Amino acid sequence: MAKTAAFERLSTSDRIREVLLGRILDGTYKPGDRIIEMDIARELETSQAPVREALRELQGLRLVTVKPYRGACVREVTEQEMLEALEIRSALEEFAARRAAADLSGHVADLRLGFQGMRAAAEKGDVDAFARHDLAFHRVIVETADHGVLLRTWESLGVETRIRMFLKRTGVDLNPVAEAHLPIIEAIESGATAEAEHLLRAHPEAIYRVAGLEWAP
Amino acid sequence: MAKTAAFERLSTSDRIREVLLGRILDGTYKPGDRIIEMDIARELETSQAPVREALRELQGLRLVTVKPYRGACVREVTEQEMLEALEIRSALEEFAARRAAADLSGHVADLRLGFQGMRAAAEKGDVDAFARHDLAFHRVIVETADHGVLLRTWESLGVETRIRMFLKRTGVDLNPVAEAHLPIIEAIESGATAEAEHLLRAHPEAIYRVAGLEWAP
DNA sequence: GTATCAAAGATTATCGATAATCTATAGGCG
DNA sequence: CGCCTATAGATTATCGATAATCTTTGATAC
Repeated sequence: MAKTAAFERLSTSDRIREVLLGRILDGTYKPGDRIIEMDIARELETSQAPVREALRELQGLRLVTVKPYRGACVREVTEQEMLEALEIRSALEEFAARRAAADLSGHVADLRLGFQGMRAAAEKGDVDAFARHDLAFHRVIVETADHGVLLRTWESLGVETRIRMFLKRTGVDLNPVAEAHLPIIEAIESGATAEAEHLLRAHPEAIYRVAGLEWAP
Repeated sequence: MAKTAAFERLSTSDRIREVLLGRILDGTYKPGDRIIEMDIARELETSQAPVREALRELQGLRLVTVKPYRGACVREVTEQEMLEALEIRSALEEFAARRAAADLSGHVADLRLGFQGMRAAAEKGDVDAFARHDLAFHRVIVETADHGVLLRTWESLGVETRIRMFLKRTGVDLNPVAEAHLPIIEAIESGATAEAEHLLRAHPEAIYRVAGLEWAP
């Protein structure tokens, strides 16, 4: 989700947040690393206040932990936690599918678009693009449910970040992972809503199976 | 969740957050009201900085909206949103029950404790106490699942706040709401795990029914 | 009478400095 | 030698003041 450079009027704290976010994602800051407010402030030539704000927001994204008078640390994201996030995501999407029900069949085209994007990215081995299209695919289901709290909760899982980490870390072959989404589309297309719900609930397990990983929640 | 007055060493920003939270909950600040940083700072005899932090945290709880250079407004929390939060909570708890499975039967005593707390609070018409015990009851189920992301996601719904709002706003008779929790205990006690999962999924609808409200999600 | 614009007022965002708190280190005591 | 305590250094939390931005008000032109 690239910022449009046209209206590059970020506040100082927004700019700092983006810098820190980038460094956490690309591994410059590793889990457990401490982030010292004044160091960042000096480096980016600002004062301490906007750095504190940025850290609070990253805390909201669960990327750092902040303790009183002890500052901020980059949060450890273990494989177990990524697995857990996938489980919760699938539980929410099962709910979404139940609620979206009939409306979903009207969005099959969007689902296929995401699916084809995943296939293409898998061919090229482009993990970032794959994660983006996977996200788009699942987002269609959640958005169709038309349920504000659901969408916000789903987004708060930070799935894109975590899925990217997951794929990069395990280094699995993306092709079968992409194909694992096809049955979901087919179930929706054929109106088998109960089947779609079940597939979504079992999605993480299916992913693990086709990726040849052990499913041990 | 009453603070134990013993270690009342809140930071300034924590104290401010509690004050603002209380005023939002009790209606002193109404939806749409603007909260002006310096007004609060002057009133509570602090500076602007901790007020800003408190507002950011309330933004994280989705109780206020903050726009750049325009300050904070109390967010409208519609009945629909509270209902949606209850739905997501129940979807998560269905997952929790499935995952906790057998372990849940070892926590029946805790569940009964929460249940009795609800009954007592219902007798006295004490909404705050009721919400606290309701929260404790449901938390047992979620914690037994031993699933970090689940617990965090569940907490992020801000259920206590919203349930308190819900109960106060609708002014329902708390007694039948308390009793609606008994079947869940009984299902767990008798080892009917599938039944327990189903009851949890249908919990918000059951609450609405016994409260004599219309269920229109 | 209405629309446009500019200045004044109000409020947020940021700054630089100080106070409060934590952590590591070194010294005293058993 | 190990454990507790005091102190120094580092870092966070808060403050008071200033800069940046938004909003309102009032004057002017049409």
